[in-house]
Amino acid sequence: MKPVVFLMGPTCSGKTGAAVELVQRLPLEIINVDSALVYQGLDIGAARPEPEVLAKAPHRLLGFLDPAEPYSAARFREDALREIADIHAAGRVPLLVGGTMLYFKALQQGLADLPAADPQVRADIDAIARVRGWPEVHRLLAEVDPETAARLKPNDGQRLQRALEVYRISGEPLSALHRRQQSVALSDTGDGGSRTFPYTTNSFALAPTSRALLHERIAIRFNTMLEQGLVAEVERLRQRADLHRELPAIKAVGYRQVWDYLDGRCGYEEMVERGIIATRQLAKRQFTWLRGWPDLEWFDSDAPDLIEQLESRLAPLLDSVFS
RNA sequence: GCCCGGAUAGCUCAGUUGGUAGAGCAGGGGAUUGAAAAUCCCCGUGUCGGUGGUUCGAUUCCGCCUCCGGGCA
Repeated sequence: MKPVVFLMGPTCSGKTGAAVELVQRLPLEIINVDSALVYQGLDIGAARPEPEVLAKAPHRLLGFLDPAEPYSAARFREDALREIADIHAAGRVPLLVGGTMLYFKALQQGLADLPAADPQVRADIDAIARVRGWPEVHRLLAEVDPETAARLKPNDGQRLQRALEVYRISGEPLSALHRRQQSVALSDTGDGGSRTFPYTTNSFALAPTSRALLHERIAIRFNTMLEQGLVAEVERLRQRADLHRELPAIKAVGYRQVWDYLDGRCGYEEMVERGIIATRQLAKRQFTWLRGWPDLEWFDSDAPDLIEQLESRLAPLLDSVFS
């Protein structure tokens, strides 16, 4: 089986820099695995590499989507599988780089065969929640899908909405559809169907050795983003009448806080503080994913010879492809 | 110098009619199947500013001291 390489890590750990170095030394090609960087116009706040860098180290699935559009783990999986096949066909190995751990998981483990999101159904459920609260949605879900309702908290609006949406569209409970996915996986014939991942995965994580150090860097980087014109970038987005603070792109860390500041919901200092806090909290959630990730090899992002370490670890994996 | 407020968790504060205290935020841990940079769950011992006194017992009442606001000189 052909190899793919996952380069994961919390925000601000230097993943992009390392990847850019690696593709210049080895026959690798980068695929972005970051839910904010898929959007056009999210540059400074999403830490999109500069054009000069991208010229040396092209990224696939980067900045190709309009910020008004929702994206999803399922779409990412389709897009990434296509790019992986394309890169292999060109005789290179895909280097998937990013911090959106659900996307990595969806890609590798697959997803159940579920209906796509439906804005009208979601609006209907939102209306119920607005009037009666999410616990009422939880009760409604319990009537049609007690198993999923038992698994979800009465306040987990997003998941409750999704579970009820799946039932209303498909007429089947989410729990049943999940069970079907599992039986498919068990009986999988290895024909490369949509729910399997026919590649050898090599997972690497990059992180600083101390949380305090990461927190320090996060604060510095957020301030740097502001100096580079993050507020002006968000002002540009706000000129579009179809963008608003409920969209996934605008809910991204940094964008949400600057948007609220420009709405007058908080002062400048408070916006800076909240932006930094939100970034720290993102990093914490990413660590939770990483700790549970199977067969993960950790690298100290501050090792002076980090690139050499990664290079010597990756080179043998690549040799097998071209022999 | 005088008068009035404050001083309690990393921060902002509540509270104890005297029996050693709890919210929000921060922080930590966890969950995560078409929004995931999203969404949600769990975790609270801290010389209650210092020091004397009253009391069986003081963070709480009283005196003095220190510091921070505001006012008057």
